[in-house]
Amino acid sequence: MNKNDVSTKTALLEAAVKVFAAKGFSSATVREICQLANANVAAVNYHFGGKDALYSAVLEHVIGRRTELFRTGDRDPDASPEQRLEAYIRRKLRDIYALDGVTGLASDHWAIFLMEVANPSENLNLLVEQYVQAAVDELRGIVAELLNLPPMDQEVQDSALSIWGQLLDPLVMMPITDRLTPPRARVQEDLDRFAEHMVTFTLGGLLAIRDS
Amino acid sequence: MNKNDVSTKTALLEAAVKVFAAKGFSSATVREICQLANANVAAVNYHFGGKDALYSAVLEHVIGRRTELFRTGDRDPDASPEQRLEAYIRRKLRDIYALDGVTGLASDHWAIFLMEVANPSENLNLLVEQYVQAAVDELRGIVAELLNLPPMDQEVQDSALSIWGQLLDPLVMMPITDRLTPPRARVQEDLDRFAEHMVTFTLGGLLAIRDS
DNA sequence: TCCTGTTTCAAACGCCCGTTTTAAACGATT
DNA sequence: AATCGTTTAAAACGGGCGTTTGAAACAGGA
Repeated sequence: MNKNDVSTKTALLEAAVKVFAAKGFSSATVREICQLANANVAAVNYHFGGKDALYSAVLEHVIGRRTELFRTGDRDPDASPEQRLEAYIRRKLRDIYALDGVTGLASDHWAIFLMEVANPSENLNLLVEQYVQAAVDELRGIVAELLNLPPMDQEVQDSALSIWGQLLDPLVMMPITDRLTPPRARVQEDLDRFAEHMVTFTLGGLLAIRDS
Repeated sequence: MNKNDVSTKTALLEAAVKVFAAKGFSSATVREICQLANANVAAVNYHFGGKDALYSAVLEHVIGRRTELFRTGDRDPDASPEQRLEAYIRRKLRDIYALDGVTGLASDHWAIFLMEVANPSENLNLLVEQYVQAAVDELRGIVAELLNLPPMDQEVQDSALSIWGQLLDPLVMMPITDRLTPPRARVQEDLDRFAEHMVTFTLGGLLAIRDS
């Protein structure tokens, strides 16, 4: 295993992230990926074993990165549930929309996630197990405390879902909001303002649910 | 143009809706579509001019159906903004999640919409112009009234977006919620309860926004 | 019945895809 | 320098795809 070895392999992986994010699995071609990675067409099969295996590797890689960033967010278990909800929302919004040029663009990662949800493959199980489940459980705990209900209550699940909807919506709807008149400003460009909006809206909504 | 003529053409269209909804544009094959429609492989090119044109026809067809159903919903301009918001939410939830076996399954239509958003083609413009724009404008009007703000205010746009997020979230997240432990009950099976939840949550959220 | 335009059909075409092959280039070890 | 496992490279293979072809089947009017 020489120096160039890992270099081409990771180059392939990073190129694959970009191409898969841009075109989706079936429209992406290994030829384009290899070209972007300055590698030979045979490189994908040599290093990963095939296009499917490369895609799985990409998903594993992306899930790992996202999980890592999500875990490292600091939590204060002594804070009030309101404060923890606000922290959760801000952390997750940053996770989704912050433009971190360091470890590969997050937008590519989320584009892949979105296409995986719109057109699931068997790899979606991994995404849910390793990333979504923990994030949802945490949110459910906070919401349950706020509503003073058991975490498995139907109302808690619906509320958690309502919150996730708002978190993901700017991502999902971006192609649409870009085409609306007037086009909506992208969340990325005013993350704090949107976070503030979401927190007030959500807390108000939860209050109304609790009182109903 | 004989009797069988329109028959094969519409059969192709309906088959295409199903196959495109299940596999996405690039993974769907005209051979599979033709087989499902009991037609020859050449039929697609003869009746539509090619796979791309068939997909455009499918999207036009689906957009037309959805727009039609959305328009026919009765509105009461004299009702309070709260009532109109509730009516809007219920109407849209029904549009998305109701299982109408009559005019082709709505779920197929929304699966196509979702894939179009996750992986936009040039046809997305049509979808936004003919379907989304009007629906969003209407919602913006209601929200503006509730918040006592001009319809183009940033806060109004964000709130409308929050509402759309909740409307679409069960659809978008279905592949995920199905894989969660415990899996969430599908909205389709308890539409009224979820509608009620959404209305209280949303009104509470809007109230909090107005008072902030 | 013959003619004419329309629709179906089986077969084939050409292209691009993922993958395989085979050999050359390379790096490290002795 | 010789050897050996590892990595690259060019070329080709086989298959599936969208599409085309050309003739047969059909329907309706003269």
